[in-house]
Amino acid sequence: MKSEVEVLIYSILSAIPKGQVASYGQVANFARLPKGARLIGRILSRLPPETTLPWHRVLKANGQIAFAPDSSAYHRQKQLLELEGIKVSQGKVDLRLFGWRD
DNA sequence: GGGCTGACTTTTC
DNA sequence: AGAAAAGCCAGCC
Repeated sequence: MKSEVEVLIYSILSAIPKGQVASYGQVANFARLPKGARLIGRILSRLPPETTLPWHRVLKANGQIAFAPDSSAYHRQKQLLELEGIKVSQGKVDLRLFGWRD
């Protein structure tokens, strides 16, 4: 049994349009948890490896990937992003891609 | 049931 | 402009 918040996060993630990205804060805000940015990360860290959710479209507020640039998770996410046409340079994406609004 | 944790954010120096 | 510190909140032990 998943908690309501967890399910909420899931639905929000799946609602992020392809080719765009959202920050943890944006997702948290969307989930009615304005101060719950870290919580999002916490939930995502618990995601099963076989998830189909676009977790890779979630970045930090400054456009950076949340992982260390030398970690395998970082490279994985970067690749997924570029597959969607999202350019990643210097570990960051174009801030204009944060156009996701509700 | 209490304390720790973290895929963050914002404010301050 | 770059670094440090303090909030924040549900989940996990």
